[in-house]
Amino acid sequence: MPSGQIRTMPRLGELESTLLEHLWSAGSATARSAHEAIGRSRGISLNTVQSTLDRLHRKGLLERRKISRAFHYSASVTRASLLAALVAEAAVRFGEDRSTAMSALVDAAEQLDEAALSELERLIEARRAGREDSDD
Amino acid sequence: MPSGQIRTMPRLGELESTLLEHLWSAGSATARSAHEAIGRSRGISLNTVQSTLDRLHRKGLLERRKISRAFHYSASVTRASLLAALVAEAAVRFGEDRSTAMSALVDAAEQLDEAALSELERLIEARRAGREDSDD
DNA sequence: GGTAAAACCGATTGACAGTCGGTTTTGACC
DNA sequence: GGTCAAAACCGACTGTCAATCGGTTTTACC
Repeated sequence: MPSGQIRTMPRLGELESTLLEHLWSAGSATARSAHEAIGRSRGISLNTVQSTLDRLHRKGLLERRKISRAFHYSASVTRASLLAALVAEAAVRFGEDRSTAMSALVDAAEQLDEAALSELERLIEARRAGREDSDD
Repeated sequence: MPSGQIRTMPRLGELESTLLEHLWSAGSATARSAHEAIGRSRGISLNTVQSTLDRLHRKGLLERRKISRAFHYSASVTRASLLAALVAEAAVRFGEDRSTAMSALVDAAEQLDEAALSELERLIEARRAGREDSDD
């Protein structure tokens, strides 16, 4: 299985995030199509979109395949795994112990509704169940 | 009541984080004492520590009180609330829906042990209990 | 083989962290 | 009240990095 884990996440700028969002919802895009979708309305050039996609690719967040002339980009990480990586990084950086990290997670979830809390409990249960034979 | 919420967290550098860590564990510090504690071993000047503390103060992360000549700095946010703010920011930025955000949190917690999972459940319960009259 | 589209390269700008030197302020002490 | 060291404050410089674009080279396709 491919473990798409990201370590020491590079900082992401606003355009980079937006492009990533676009890739997640559109599935894949070329520089041109991404520019049509999000760059055009911002008044930025195709070139800017192109080099931002390229930077994202160099950071390992996008895959690309050349189809005829153009690169077709797609996200190489899921939204959830990127978010998890960011959260984990913050937890490593600022969590002195487990309960500090835990209460921070719950704090962040504070605005969630009852359904989300139930979902969270369900996920915890699932996690716990799949832990029967944990190595390490 | 002082609501110590932070919005659009400014980016924190490595020295800034370290200083914050120091403040959390030491309670308070002057530029000099912080330099003794962490700057000295890095070979950086007192001035560097001083201006980094000042920047942190301008960012609203530290409070300071002047006692005779020197400012005495202390953290104005807790470790947990800072972590929560970072997590929440990431969740807002990259969470398309509740369950994406939730599973990311659980992913981040994946490496936690059973005790931490129980702790998390306990915190969820507590949160739920204190929610009787939620005003969203 | 010419042409338009796309990649690629390089340069610039603007933030911002980190760093420090130099100047001003200030509190303590004689 | 004058001196002096400690601390704050100011300004500058460096390095990194996102964002931006112009110009050049490559390339697929007719």
